[in-house]
Amino acid sequence: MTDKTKKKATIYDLSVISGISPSTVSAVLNGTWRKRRIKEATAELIQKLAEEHGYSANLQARGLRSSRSGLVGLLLPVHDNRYFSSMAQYFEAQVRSTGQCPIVVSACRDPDEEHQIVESLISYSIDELLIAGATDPDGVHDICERAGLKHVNIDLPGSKAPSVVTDNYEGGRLLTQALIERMREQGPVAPDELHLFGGRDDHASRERIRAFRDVKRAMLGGDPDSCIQPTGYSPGNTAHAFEAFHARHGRLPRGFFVNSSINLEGLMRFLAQHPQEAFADIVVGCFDYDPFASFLPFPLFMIRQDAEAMITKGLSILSTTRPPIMTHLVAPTLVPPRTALIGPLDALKDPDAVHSVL
Amino acid sequence: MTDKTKKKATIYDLSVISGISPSTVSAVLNGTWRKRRIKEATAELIQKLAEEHGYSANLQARGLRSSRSGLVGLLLPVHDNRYFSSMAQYFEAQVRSTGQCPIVVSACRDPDEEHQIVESLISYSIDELLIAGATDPDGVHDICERAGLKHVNIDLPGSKAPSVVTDNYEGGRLLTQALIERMREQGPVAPDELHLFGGRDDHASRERIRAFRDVKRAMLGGDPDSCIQPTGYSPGNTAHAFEAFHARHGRLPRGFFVNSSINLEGLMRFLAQHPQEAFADIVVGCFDYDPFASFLPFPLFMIRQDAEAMITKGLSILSTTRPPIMTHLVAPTLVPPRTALIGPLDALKDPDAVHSVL
DNA sequence: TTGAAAGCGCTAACAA
DNA sequence: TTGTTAGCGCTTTCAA
Repeated sequence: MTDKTKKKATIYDLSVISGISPSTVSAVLNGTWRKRRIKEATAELIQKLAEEHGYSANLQARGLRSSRSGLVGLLLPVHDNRYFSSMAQYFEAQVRSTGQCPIVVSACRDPDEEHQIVESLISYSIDELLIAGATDPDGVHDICERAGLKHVNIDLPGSKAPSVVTDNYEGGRLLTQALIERMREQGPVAPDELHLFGGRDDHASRERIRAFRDVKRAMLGGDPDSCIQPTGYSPGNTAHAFEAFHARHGRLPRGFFVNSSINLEGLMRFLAQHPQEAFADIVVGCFDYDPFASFLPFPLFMIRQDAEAMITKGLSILSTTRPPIMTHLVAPTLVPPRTALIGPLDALKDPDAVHSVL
Repeated sequence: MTDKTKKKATIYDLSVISGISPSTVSAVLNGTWRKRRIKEATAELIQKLAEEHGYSANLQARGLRSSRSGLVGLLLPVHDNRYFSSMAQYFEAQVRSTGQCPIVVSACRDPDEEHQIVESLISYSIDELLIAGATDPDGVHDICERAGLKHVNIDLPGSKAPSVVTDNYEGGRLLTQALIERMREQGPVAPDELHLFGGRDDHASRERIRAFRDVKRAMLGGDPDSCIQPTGYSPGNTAHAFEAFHARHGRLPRGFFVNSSINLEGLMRFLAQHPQEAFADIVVGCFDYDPFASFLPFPLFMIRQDAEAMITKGLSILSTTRPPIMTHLVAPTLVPPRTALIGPLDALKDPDAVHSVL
């Protein structure tokens, strides 16, 4: 807590105490001094002074003047999810390495929130925006467009800006196929023994469901509509769907495809209410990877979306001059049960891990 | 992608087209017009105009002039972790509900990064800062102090600013006790059958380890130093510790306390390398809660830290005038195995979950 | 009830 | 090689 502080030094302060004009000081301190042909000695003097006085630029002033802020935004649906939080992790590292300032926000999959938040980011004059998993990418696009804000869609594509998304059809295909093959190890599989839960009417869910149907039809024959329940992205609703199924059939489906790790949390809620026996023989697929889920006490195939590649690609598009409006697909990976993958935290150094006893 | 756009409207534009002075327009548009006794009619006129022209304030300009930005920061160690990402989730919601703009950043538990990032936030004139899990809270404090930035420590306490932290001793006590009781269900427990992995030389780890020792001594007698291995906060290092133990003893400890979910990920890496039999009879405690981990195929007791309460308390301290420099403890909860708790995502509406088939 | 004017800290012509 | 100056868009006295 604080208050007592003397105000921060400005270029004028440094100008006065050095007897050098503000514009020269400015040039030195913002790095443009070489091309302004300022004497090395002058520069050094000013830098020394700045150092001594703990000078740091007022970025609001700089931003106001130059109408750019150095801020790069990432708009997420939610933080509290390994897929999106790993995106945030990669995003931060990559943006910071370019000397810009990353700012991560979440809009809770609410189109109004999305719009408002983007408006507010624009009010702060952010320079670029990565829009991840937006419910209304094209609406957000219009807002960005109007403000002249460069933006790219990630995870969920829009039709009006470049997009980088997981190849959801391919992922859905891999997952469904792995599920069926695994189920067959325990005997023949009837079409109504394989279900799908979770997701809603967005591009990703549609593609995954399309793949699910195609593979299922090819491998098992028909696919009753009752086998597909997009319960939205909420653990609670998904849990209800499992409960309802269980109430009706006295058991869970032998095999099922869960649309995301958020929906998979719904399965955990179901499990908490039932003894182990209730799911002794199930085979599950989840379109998302989570390191703990992978070791759950039933075969769980997961799809790992390549968050790092998506962020990298998204940022590279942002730095392109006139990127074509197209959708880039990023290949996902099928992760077999009991697999512990490396994540963004592994890139971190952990210098002073204590090996002695405390 | 965009470029073509006409510039955003300013109060001057509105002033010109309305024939009303900029200062009046300003007052109307920033909400101070009632106390400036501006006529209702004037206000309405300007608001209508602003609406029509899609006016929104330039927050950099406002911030520059008023030397506050409306930005509130949350500094995290990492994003990619359920404990911290749920903090971020609660933080966003609460800050936004006050009309301010939340900005979440991570510093990777690197003191230099922490300092730099805070400096850069200060350059953007953020108004308040919540410092979560900082490696060097007091160093960060000094920087904030110098800039007159209000700040509070969360999760890891500092000695120079108010702090809100989990009652780590109590959590450690609950967890160790639950572990021992559960182990005893399978027969008598010797002191060297209960171990601790993970954490490093920070306040949280020290408290947890202290509790571990106290409870262990009280319930089991001695506690050989070799039973405690603070491996830092890295999945990789922790996995190595498990491997080393396994190599030496031909098995994992019968029971062990894992210092955080990040360390627990190290256990997953170990598990991936070994058959189920290698851990058929283990009992584990983890000082963090994760909904998937709770259902792993061995008894796993977890400690849930109350991220929501900590954020709430932290923000309330920030809005206090001269908060005393003290540490507030937040009670954690022991979560028995196979428990699916509600999280921040449950507060979200999921309006258009699709119940029909696509 | 409203307007004029100064200035927040910085950048970028243009002059010197 | 450096200095002068005019703003960026907004808030805020002070005066009318």
